[in-house]
Amino acid sequence: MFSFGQARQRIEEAIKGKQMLLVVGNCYVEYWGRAASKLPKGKRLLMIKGDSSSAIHQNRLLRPTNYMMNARISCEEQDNALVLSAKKLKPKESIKVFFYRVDDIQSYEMDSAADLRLFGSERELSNELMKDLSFLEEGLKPLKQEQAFRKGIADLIAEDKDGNIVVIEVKRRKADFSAVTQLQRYAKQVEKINGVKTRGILVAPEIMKNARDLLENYGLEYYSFDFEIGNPKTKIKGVQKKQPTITEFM
Amino acid sequence: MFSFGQARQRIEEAIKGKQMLLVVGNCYVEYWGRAASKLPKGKRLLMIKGDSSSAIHQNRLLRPTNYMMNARISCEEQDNALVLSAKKLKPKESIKVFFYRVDDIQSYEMDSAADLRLFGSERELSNELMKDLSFLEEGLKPLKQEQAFRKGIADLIAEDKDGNIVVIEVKRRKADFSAVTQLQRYAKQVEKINGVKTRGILVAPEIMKNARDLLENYGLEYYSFDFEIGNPKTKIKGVQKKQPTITEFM
DNA sequence: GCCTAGGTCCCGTGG
DNA sequence: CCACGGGGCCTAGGC
Repeated sequence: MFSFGQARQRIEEAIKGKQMLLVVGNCYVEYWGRAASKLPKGKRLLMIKGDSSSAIHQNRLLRPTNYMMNARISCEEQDNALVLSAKKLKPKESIKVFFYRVDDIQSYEMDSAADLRLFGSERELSNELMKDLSFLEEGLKPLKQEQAFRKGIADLIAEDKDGNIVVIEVKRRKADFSAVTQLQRYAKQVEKINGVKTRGILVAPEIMKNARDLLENYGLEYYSFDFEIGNPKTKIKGVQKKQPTITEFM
Repeated sequence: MFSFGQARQRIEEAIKGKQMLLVVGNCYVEYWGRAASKLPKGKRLLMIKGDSSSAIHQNRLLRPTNYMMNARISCEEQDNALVLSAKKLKPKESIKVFFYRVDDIQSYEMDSAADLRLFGSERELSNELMKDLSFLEEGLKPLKQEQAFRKGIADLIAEDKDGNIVVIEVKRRKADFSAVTQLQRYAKQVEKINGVKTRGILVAPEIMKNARDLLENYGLEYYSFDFEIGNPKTKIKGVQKKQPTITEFM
């Protein structure tokens, strides 16, 4: 249990020192900005980080109930509550946390943390595929040598053995509607720019049934692929062309 | 500073009691599952909640660097580290946090928190619009009285004064490509089911230029609208039809 | 369980 | 500054 005066002093020190600050207590939270919300009184954890990002956590779920980035944070004592406010412009938003009881305050000096190294991202998979496009299809090659490994609006752009331009979109997980419509947009755009018929190929480990139907409607192609998530490098294990169901019986 | 033995005991107690648990210390983190990652040694905060969700937080950004939901959490002492593991199947994933130094451990008994009440959601805006569709257009009415307020695949389905079916998609923020393609899918689907020409209307505060072009290409319509986020109820302030640029000069 | 879509999405990147 | 798309997206709701 902290008096609001004590609490306020500790909180302001921690914020000034860009420490990781944790405040636990009974509070009521209001948010107004991109939406509006009220969080009824209850015991919660307020986390304020050195970059001024702040979040209210309940004892469930990964995501905080309320949060804000790049806000100006202030702390004031009221009659029956310690009020922590976070405000920002652009977009205009504010959170007010009314602590009616402060159970605990902790603050920690943190080092500037080294960053996460992630493997198996879409970008990495795309790069791996690009190393050998024959994985996908015999005779497929980057559209222009000098921009072979460049990423543009589409994940990959190549040319098939018949000289057609091929737009390739890679997804690291089961492809859905949006993957298909995205590829469709890219293919149409490339077709318009170059003025020639363009193929569109979606490469993903799986594809949802309805998305597959849409893809075939658009005349696009689907290749499934397997990959093994590794460290430090993810490996493409195989790519397999999935014929549109219609042509499977021709 | 905690000995690993002390630390382990406190941690296991807190987890068993479904308390909110915070562990601060110097650690190295490995993740393997949907992707893979390594987080180099550094001082971080591990948060484990009563529902077994866990997250590693650095002193910046809202989002944790590593996290997991619905995992089985265990704690063991090794030679030079206290290892906290989170594992789950479906999908198969694991996080291992190697604490080389434990600076602090805190745990809090939390009440079952009341839930956030949010205002200004897409759903709420949609409901508000539905109350008076003439806001949108003279003579527009729900397609079927009895399912007037039902939400289906599309936000709203109505009938205009000429008897055309109208599919309406509402967005609470600036509409992008995906809003347009989503509406297009819905409209096409409704058209196919009913076998009659169907209008598609996108209602959003703004729309991105390229998305607008795509929308007009599809022959869909765009209405801009203003709303005031309120509490407890958000208000529609006005809806305005935006003519496709082509017809503006006809 | 899968599918679908919303989110105060967050976040990085490029123009 | 805004547009755009990825994300181990997370989360809720339907079926």
